[in-house]
Amino acid sequence: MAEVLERLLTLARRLVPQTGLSLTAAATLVRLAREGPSRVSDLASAEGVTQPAMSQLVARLERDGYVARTPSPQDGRAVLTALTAAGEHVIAARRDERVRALATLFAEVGADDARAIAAALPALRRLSTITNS
Amino acid sequence: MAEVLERLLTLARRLVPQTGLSLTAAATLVRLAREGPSRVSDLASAEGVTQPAMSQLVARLERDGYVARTPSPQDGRAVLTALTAAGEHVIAARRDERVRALATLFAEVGADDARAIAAALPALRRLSTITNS
DNA sequence: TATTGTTATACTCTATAACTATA
DNA sequence: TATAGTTATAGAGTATAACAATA
Repeated sequence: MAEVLERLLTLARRLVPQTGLSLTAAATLVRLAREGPSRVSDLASAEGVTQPAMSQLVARLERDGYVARTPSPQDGRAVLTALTAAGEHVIAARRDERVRALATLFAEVGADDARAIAAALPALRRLSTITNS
Repeated sequence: MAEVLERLLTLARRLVPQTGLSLTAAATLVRLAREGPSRVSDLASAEGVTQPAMSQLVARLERDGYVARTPSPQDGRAVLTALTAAGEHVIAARRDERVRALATLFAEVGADDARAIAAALPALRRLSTITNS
């Protein structure tokens, strides 16, 4: 299992980066699309990086036009980061690109293997959403 | 499928880096263990990075004592990179660490999910070893 | 005092371009 | 000329430590 996960990571690393977004950057944008405007510290803990790392990532995403930042009305210390239309567009394009790449891959494995993987997807989804402490 | 893979990557990113090896560094060491002394250009194409990137990675691995480099007897231009005992040790420790982390995770999913994932592992292994052009 | 966020600094990792040495 | 590798330079991405502003 550990070895398979390692190999999947290598595979994913080659499959993905065409869109010019790092894994953390893409995951952060997807999260903003799912959960709406969020604070830096919440994004940092959700993605498992430090607050300064997320602060800088958000700064790069803002520079590239994918997010916009506004002060929080409730808390003068906090900043709300929100997805822009360009941000929505880039994650949609990335999803399409990946779906296409996966379809190409799946065309090369047998039908039995494709079925076995499809059958495990719900379990893998639950595995991947466990919030590890 | 694309979304699940994305989430698995996030999970893996949090699961792994305790050993202080990047994904590429670990994959390179594992490859050296499996295939023996290799040339920089072969490692680079195998891991999907450029030759300079692999050259620098090998330099860091050598500095840390995980690999040793010797000139190739057959080709004066080439360099053979080989795993050291310390390199073998670090990937063994990393594998143990990951197995432990995965065991902890699996304890939190149900037995049915664990069975479904286990059933898909051979298919996932074949999927992950497709050499994409 | 505690929390939220940024800035400063340093290192890994990656890329492209330019270079050296060997074939 | 072509191939194997390194060096130069630049930028993303990460961490820890120090800081400013607000609660």
